[in-house]
Amino acid sequence: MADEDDLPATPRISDAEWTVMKVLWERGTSTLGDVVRELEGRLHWKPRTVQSLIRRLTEKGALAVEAVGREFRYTPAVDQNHCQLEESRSFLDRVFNGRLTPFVAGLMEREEVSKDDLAALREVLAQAEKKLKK
Amino acid sequence: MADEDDLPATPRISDAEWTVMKVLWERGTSTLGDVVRELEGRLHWKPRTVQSLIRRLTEKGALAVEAVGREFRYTPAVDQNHCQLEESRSFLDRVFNGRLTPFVAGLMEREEVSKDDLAALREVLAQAEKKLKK
DNA sequence: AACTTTGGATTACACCTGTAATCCTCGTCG
DNA sequence: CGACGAGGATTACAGGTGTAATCCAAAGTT
Repeated sequence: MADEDDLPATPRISDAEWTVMKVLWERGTSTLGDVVRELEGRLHWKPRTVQSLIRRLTEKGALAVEAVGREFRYTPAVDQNHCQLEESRSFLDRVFNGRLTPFVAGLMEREEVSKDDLAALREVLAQAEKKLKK
Repeated sequence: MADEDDLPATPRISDAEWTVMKVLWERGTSTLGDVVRELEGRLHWKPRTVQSLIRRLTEKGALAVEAVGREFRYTPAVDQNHCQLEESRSFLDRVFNGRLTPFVAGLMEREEVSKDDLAALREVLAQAEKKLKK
């Protein structure tokens, strides 16, 4: 059974690294300075901190590097959806034994879901049911 | 509104520790041996490994200890739902900027949700909508 | 009594993470 | 020209994690 699971196995991305990856996914190819500026204000991170994270991500293969002049441009080398899916799976396994429903139910109970979210979820649900039936 | 959120701030529980906590939450008060036996087969973990994890959880305050004879009985000292909620929040923040819908949608797209789950979700959703309207 | 099994206490140890600081070099600004 | 700032390379360093091993004493087994 060779399914999508044995594709370019996404590397493990840590908490702080996610913050950086999200910037890169959003902006696309960027320099260190771009990322630093994007994050300043939101975070207290020093430029060297961001550089460290970028370097680690590059070593892990999550970012591709290209030298332009004397700088580097960093580009996401892994797919965001794929990474999100892997994180989702591992989170659900770890915390909810892989079960989605208790997770959603837990959030709903605490009323952490907005009206808009409810609407969007209903839509998603309807789509999924349609696909299943097909 | 003083709700459960300002209770004994749940400690940070690591991956491996979650495995142990889930056993304890399921079985209630247990000895080291109980946990070891519960896990063997599923995991390769040596008894000393389980002991280490239990010790760390105790130090963190996630387990309460009570000496019975020459052994200890370990009991969850933190609420499972509360821990799950905290993990859920931090996961959603980290990976989906706190947005629930893209998370669910992502799983649905990959058809990782069963018919039963869909039904259960619809139910949960209906409940939530009812509560909102009220 | 000797042996085995359990489980607590202590120790290990490499790797990952968060969060930088240093050093150096090149390009820029005055 | 000389100071300055951005950014790469290297180094740091404590705390958390996964995964035990060692040592030891009590309890159970033969």
